[in-house]
Amino acid sequence: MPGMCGTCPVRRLALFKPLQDEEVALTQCYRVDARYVESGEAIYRQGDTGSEVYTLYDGWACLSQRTADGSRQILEFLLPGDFFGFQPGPCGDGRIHSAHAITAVSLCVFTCDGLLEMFRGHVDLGMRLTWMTARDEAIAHEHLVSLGRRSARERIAHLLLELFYRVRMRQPGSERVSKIDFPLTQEQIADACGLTNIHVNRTLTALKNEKLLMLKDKILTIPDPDRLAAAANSSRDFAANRSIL
Amino acid sequence: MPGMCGTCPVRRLALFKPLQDEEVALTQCYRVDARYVESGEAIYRQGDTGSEVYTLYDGWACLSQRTADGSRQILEFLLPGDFFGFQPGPCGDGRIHSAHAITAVSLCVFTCDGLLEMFRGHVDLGMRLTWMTARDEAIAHEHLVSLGRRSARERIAHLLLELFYRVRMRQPGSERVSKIDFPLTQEQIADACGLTNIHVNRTLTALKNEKLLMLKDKILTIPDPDRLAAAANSSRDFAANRSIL
DNA sequence: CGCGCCGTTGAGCCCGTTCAAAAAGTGTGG
DNA sequence: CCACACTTTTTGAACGGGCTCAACGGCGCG
Repeated sequence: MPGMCGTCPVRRLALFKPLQDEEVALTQCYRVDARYVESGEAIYRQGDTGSEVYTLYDGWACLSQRTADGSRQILEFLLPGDFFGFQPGPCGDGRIHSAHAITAVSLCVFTCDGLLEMFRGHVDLGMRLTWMTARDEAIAHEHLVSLGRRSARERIAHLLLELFYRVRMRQPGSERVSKIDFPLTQEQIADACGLTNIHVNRTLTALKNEKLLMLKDKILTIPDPDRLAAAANSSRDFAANRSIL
Repeated sequence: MPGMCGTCPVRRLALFKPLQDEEVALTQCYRVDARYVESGEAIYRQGDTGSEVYTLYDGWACLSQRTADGSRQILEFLLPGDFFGFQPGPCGDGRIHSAHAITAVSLCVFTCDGLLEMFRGHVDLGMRLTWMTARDEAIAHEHLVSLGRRSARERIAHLLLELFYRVRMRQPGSERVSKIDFPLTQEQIADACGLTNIHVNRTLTALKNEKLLMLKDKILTIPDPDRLAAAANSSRDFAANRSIL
């Protein structure tokens, strides 16, 4: 469970990174809650009217949206330190997407109003939020390229590489590690890549057979990220774009 | 060509909306240029190192990205008043996508540094930028749902509806108008929807035959938006979500 | 008139889907 | 420890939406 913001281990990546210690103490006043959500449960749902915003403290989560006919598209995977729940338009309109815990998850909860209040005193905080939102948009854009212009094989390779780098970057000093914890089911990969779980299975099996990656017991191993990147038909050099992951 | 910011007709929708008149005068100091770009020309390209940011003053533009094998995905269409060019990470890194003029286009150009400078004095401006970025992200998310989970017919219906509402909203007092100027080629629709121009042609012909829309001489007519929305398998009620368009 | 761009139409193929079923975990309670 | 239910992964067979390749028509423009 999250403790005091002053000792927060994810602050290095989080919204409140630019603040000085005494300023972090201030955020305590606006943090309304620390919350634990079970694996598979919703944090909020499409249509809900809450205006809370969140920093993911521990675990994996995702944002998703459903079409009128009920099929699901995963918009974004969330890792520790990621900020989410901020919406365009007046705070208090209905949520435009859902957020679900993938693993069991710990959250820091803030009110949207409190966030705006904090901005008045700390311009850097506002800049940081804008950057993080722009980063999310850049990741969304990369996914758009995947869904629009890449084959199933390329999409899956690309998603796994993205998550590989994002997870690894959160573990300081692990630049050469080739294994990460990877809790996603094949169905979740499918819903993110715009494919069926069946086709994900076949394609993943093919990638494993070619030794481009290993995935077993929720552990993902990528022996040669550059080789996998070549199979991903990437538009961008992941290693060179760490800042946006 | 854009004139003085104080008399700017797109300010109603633009980044600088929250400013008082005397503050708008200040933005003049940071606006480095007004620029005209010919139809089809690039405003900036993937990989470029410029750190300018832009408000589209007149015309249509788009953001796009290319995969390693050269195919193009359009990420977003830009209409008058839209702000673009802001990137995550330190200003000055290479552009992660390209921006092209679709029609002839007029731009207001600012430096990224100037923008940050303005934020120090005007917190509302920072909030406004964050909101606009979050709005762009929401549109990108909606496109992700299209590319991932909708059929060609639904994608095209959805895109045309989105643009219809976005354009119409920019013309105050035109809530009941059913025609808009629509300069896109079928190939541009294809690159936005993740389809081939050929299949866009066939699908568009089908939608026209069903009288769900008319498209001729760069004029798009949607006689009954609700009926088209039903064909779009929409995840959200467009009319109810004007704020994010 | 000739050229390029854009839109249109036809035929055949392939990637990814659908439907179906079985095998392999995973957690729960007796 | 096993029986049971449930989720996740795996495999097979057939279908189909959208792609590829190819050709033609219309329109604006030099």
